[in-house]
Amino acid sequence: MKLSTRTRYGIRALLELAENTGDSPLQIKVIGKKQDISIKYLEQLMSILKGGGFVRSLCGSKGGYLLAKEAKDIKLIDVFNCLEGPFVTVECLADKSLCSRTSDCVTRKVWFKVQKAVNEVLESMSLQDLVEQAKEQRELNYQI
Amino acid sequence: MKLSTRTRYGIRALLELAENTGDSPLQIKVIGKKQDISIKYLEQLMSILKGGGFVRSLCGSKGGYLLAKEAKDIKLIDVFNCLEGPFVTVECLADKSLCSRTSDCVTRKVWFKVQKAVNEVLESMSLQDLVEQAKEQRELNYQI
DNA sequence: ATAATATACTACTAAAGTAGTAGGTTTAAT
DNA sequence: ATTAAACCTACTACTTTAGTAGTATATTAT
Repeated sequence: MKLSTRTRYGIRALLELAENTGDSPLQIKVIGKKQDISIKYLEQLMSILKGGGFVRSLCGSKGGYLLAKEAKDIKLIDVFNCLEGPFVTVECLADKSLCSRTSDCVTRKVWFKVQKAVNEVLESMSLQDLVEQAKEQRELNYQI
Repeated sequence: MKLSTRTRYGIRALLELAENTGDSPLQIKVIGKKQDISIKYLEQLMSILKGGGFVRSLCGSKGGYLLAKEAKDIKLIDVFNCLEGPFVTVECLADKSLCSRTSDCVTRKVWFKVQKAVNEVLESMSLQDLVEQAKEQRELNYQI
């Protein structure tokens, strides 16, 4: 059970945008180079993120991407849902009718707990939190 | 990000074994029928579980499977690890050398938190817990 | 002994998902 | 007009998943 590259790349790209203070947009190729992500692949991910309302784009020369809302308003759970689909450990959690033994299935309750634990972590974190952590980290590295 | 059938089927099969009090072993085809799992597929899963030391088998006529240890000593995290491989959100959590930016990667920390949350849930539950929950559930259903 | 019954083992497969690649089209600034 | 960017669609190699199939081996009952 592993995370796909979509969410990982996506969040790293968003982080780049969040750290790109100033008015001028950031280009996919700049992000891709800095984060070592295939440009063409990142293109697709950015398109998904745009659909999710996390970023906005400017076409043409001098174009690129910008965050569509403030970093503090971008929760990681929402980005995850957008790029990876909702984290459901088993289908019957989303749709009870899928399994006849649902009503007294104890394993279902296990997966529910797992799912809840994951969602709570991602629900509690915003892109802004990551920006701040990254800043702290850099200061720490500088001191050394 | 979804759970595979392996772990789900596996735990349900173990639950059947745990509830099969008495000395005689339980056959794969009995478990498969009761839990609606392909016999041939379950065969493979049981073989993996045997390798993991969770069950023991008796060959031949009147053979079948038994738990290899007490239900209270079978932690769900161990069953999960056995059937699904360890839950690692990203490879770099297991092997730092896989990525050069590991040292100050803030997204890595996110995935670590997620991974920890999942592991804690599964670490805290044993097969015995499920047996008891199932029993409670049945009593509850009976009252209605 | 042998028939019956169960696990054990190995190989194969259809379908879906992952992580891209490729190439052309549209949009906007200079 | 040219250029540089996003936008869009299709394709593909690879891996994983969830099985199926068939044979071999071990044990028990007769």
